[in-house]
Formats: sequence, C-alpha cells, structure tokens
Amino acid sequence: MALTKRGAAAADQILEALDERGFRSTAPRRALASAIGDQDRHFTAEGLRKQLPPSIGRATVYRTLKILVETGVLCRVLLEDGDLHYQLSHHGHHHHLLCVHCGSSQDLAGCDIEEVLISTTTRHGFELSGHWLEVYGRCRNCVDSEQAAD
Amino acid sequence: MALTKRGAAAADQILEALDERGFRSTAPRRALASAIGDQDRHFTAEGLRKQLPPSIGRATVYRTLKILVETGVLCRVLLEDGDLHYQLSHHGHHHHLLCVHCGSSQDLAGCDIEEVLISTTTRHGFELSGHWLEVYGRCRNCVDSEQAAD
DNA sequence: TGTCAACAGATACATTGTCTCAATTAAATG
DNA sequence: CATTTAATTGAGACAATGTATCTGTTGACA
Repeated sequence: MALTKRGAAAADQILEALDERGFRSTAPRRALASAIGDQDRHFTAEGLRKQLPPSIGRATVYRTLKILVETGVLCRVLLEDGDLHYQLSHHGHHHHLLCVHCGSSQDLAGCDIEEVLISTTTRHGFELSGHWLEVYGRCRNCVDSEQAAD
Repeated sequence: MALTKRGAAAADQILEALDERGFRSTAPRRALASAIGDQDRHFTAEGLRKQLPPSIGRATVYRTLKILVETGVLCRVLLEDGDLHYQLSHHGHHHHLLCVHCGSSQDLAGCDIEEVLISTTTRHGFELSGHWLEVYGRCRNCVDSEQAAD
C-alpha cells in the first residue's frame, strides 16, 4: 500500500497506464506500482526490490520496470558515474537536473536545446532523431545551505 | 601490433598519455593500446578483450579501460538502449552523433548547448557543473544511400 | 643489477539484467 | 458461477560488466 496520498495517486496512474496498454492488473504489479509511487527520488531496480516482499521475484521487478519504461511511465536517469536509475516520468520528453550534492533531481520540462541541436547536426549532414541529455550541478537548496554556512 | 598507421598513431598517443600520468608501460597495456587504436567505432570491454590474446586477464582490461577514461583518453558512449560503450576521445569536452542505422559515431566538437543550458538551469536556481549529451539519428552516409535506393 | 612499488592474472563476488520453463491466475466467455 | 486460455509469475540459469583481493611478476630507477 502506498504510504502517502501522493504515492497512491502515482500508483493509480501507473496501473491505469498498464491497463490502457492491455496489461493485466496483478498483485505483483500493484505492489510494484505502490512502491514506485512511494519513491521520492530516482531509484534502482534492486533498491526497489528491497522495499518489496521477497515473494515478488527478481524477474518480475525487472520485467515490469522494462514495461513501464517502454510505456513512458518511467524514465531512465543516467548518473554522472554511468549508473542507470529509474524515475517517474511526469512529462513527455524532458531532461533531468541532477544535484551532485544531495542526489535529488528535477525535471527540465522545456527542452530548448532541440533547435540548437538541429542546426548543429545539420551541418554534419546528420538527420536528428533523438537525444539524451542529463545535466549535473547543485540544486537551489544545496547552493543556499552552502552559502548560509559561510 | 596495430593494423594501420592510424591505429599505431592512436596507440602511441594512448601510451604517451599513460606515461605522462606516471603509469608504467607494460606488455598488456601496449597490447590494449594497440587494440584500441584499431577500433574504428565505439566498442565494449568484452568486445575488445576478444581481440586480445587470452593471456591478458579480464581484470587488466577493465582496469586499464577505467584508467583511460579517467585520463581522458577514452570516453564513454551511451547508446540509445542504455548500453555503455567506449571510444577514443580526441577532443576535450564533446558529444557524439550516433547513427542508429549503421552504428557509427562522429564527434560533435563545438558544444553550443552550454549557453542554453546555463540560462535554462539558472531559472531553476540550479548551479550547473556538467552535462552528458548523446545525439541519435542517421549519419550522412545512411541518409544518402537511402535516398539513392528510392 | 638489485630493489620494490606498481602491475599482472586468477578468482571470487556484485550488480543489473535477460531467458526459459513449469505453475498459476486474470479475465473473458459461456 | 464454472470454464478456458493466454498472460503472467517465481525460480533459477545465464550473461554482461564490473570491482576487490591476493599472490606472483616486472618495469624502472638508483
């Protein structure tokens, strides 16, 4: 069961998305959806699994995550060290601002780089079909608290 | 031994970079450098290993690749499916144009997106420290040959 | 040429998945 | 509600990609 109202809403959204694509509603998937709704930042498959009853098999967790990424419910987040995490994907195409200090992430909804990319890649005779961008730095909270400490 | 003049030059460059950082020149590292010089596109650690004598241990391959990435000689390439590959890094900061059709990659040397990113992230109170961008599409060759086929 | 820190290979282990297979179950149908 | 059946499950093997440790080897400098 989801721990918060927000988590429960997110869980419902996940199950709904699965239903729309013709996937069945099963007990493991409901547990997964609920657990994902409870995450307040990007997570790994194993991290998620540790929060689930051990009766839910590893394969199910990975299978479901894969489906959810393909469905667009989750997106993958690439950490600076190359680690792949998962995260709820509220918007369509978007990027992440990843705080290298506290590990939080915000979505960068407006993707303004598309135009720049098109003009740059066209010069290379390249026909753009997509891109993957992750942005690293410090979030407002971490910048502020550091300044306060001075 | 490197198969081409270009490969040999790249291999020398790798060994030189290692030397500069105080790493020793050893037989396994020379073999690695030569093999890397021979790659004409991004490669995986295991793929590289298959081109080396089996006497060179797995750990050595991975260890050396890690050093080379940290040294800046190699860069990691993120494929669209999340696979991490390696590639010679000729320039400093740069991005890749990855052809989803033939698998080739070109470097995008001028990184014009920095300014766009700074202005966008500043609005989020975010202090930019870095980013990772991969661009997917079709390279000039693949676009051309497809048009020729029409 | 002797010394010794750096390095090597072997091997065990960790993480992150995928695949197969037999058993179970959701849900549509009657 | 009972039947049916395709989707789904968990177990467990396997694969890819690393990392850690340990003991023997070696490059490079004095």
